[in-house]
Amino acid sequence: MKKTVSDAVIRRLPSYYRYLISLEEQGVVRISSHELAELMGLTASQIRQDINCFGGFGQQGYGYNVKELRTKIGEILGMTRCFDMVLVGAGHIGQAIAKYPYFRDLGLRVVAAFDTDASLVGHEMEGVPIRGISELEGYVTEHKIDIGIIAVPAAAAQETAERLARAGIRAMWNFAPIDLQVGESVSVVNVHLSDSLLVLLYHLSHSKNG
Amino acid sequence: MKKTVSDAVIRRLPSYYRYLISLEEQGVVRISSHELAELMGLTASQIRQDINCFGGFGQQGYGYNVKELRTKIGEILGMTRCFDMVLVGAGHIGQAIAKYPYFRDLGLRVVAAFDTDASLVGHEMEGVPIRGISELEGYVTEHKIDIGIIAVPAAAAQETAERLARAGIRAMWNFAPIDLQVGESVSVVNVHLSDSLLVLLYHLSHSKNG
DNA sequence: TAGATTGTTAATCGATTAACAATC
DNA sequence: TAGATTGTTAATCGATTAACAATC
Repeated sequence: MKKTVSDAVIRRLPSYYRYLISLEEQGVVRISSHELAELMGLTASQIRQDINCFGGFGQQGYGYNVKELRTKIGEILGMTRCFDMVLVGAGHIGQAIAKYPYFRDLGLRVVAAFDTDASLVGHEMEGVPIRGISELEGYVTEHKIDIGIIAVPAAAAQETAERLARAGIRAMWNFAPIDLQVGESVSVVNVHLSDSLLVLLYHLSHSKNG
Repeated sequence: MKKTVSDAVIRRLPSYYRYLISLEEQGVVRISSHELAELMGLTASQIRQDINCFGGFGQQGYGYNVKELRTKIGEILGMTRCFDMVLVGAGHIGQAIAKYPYFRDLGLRVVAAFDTDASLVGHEMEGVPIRGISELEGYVTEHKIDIGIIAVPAAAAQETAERLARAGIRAMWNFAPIDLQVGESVSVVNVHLSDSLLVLLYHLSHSKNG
């Protein structure tokens, strides 16, 4: 059991969780590191190392109990309670997030959206009310919000992050194509869509057929 | 100049490109590896190593010409010509992508969308016509499409990937929360939204205040 | 008990950082 | 020329892989 868990391991955890959920749904009870490695395209060694960052959840001669391991990884990821999120920006990206169906299974929900566009305020997106941006800090503080989703244009993203941070938000999911400057007590995970697409472009341009 | 470029370097290229575009817009003409490192939160050494995977674009005693370096990295990423993309799935995610404004600057455009929902077929999303899924292969072949965007539900994603591959697509941008099984001539870049959010959840749950 | 498979240590590999000669 | 900064080699660090004793 290591002291600090590397970022590489943390980024693989959701993937483990996904595969284990799928195995559980298929009724698979036990799985060895070799079988899971084959399935996920990793090595058995890596899987055992990764899991042992958090403790020995397996059993020699048997492997891992799928349900138990899934539960443990869920706990490690923080899925022991529900988290409420606010969405800042009710544009196209914001709408897609508000309607994203997979959050519910993870115990996550968007409880309110905020936008500067007065014509949107008062409307709902899939049951999520859109409020004026001026209400942001008050709402976040009052409702003890955990996570802020930044889906505003690039030019407004840094200011949004600062407002969220001042209101006490410690976790931000950023869709704006910039790197936010935040204090070290704030965690940011970026979804840089253009960056991701450019990586694909690189591979396409450098493939044998390309 | 290295023979093979590591994935870590490739994933940093879009970030370099973003910062250089921004510097160029601010009228910055030259920049040293130290200045760029400070800006991007990397080390100067790493920046010089990264850039030298592709050739010596700098000048001793001077640094890098911002415009020239931006152009070079754009070329390396494959931004020398425009690429046409098809979007499979015109749901909430699909709509957000069709309307995403940042693609145009990158020389990328969505030329057609496909969906199984007959009530959507014939409509447009931000000028992108929605066609029936049965037309997919024919359209892709006829229009020499480069990139397929998979924005269908998880259960339909693998089949979509296979259809795109059979139609000759060699680059796929996948938004479905599964890992696609494709031949080695096909490049896939995933945008696993739930995975990304779970990483944020992990950080939130393991922070000192959490 | 014998077989299987983990947990864990050691070896390897690759990426990042440091150092410095080359050179603008 | 002197100063600055790259390009590149060497050193370090960290992550992955291999090996095997522990043990179910």
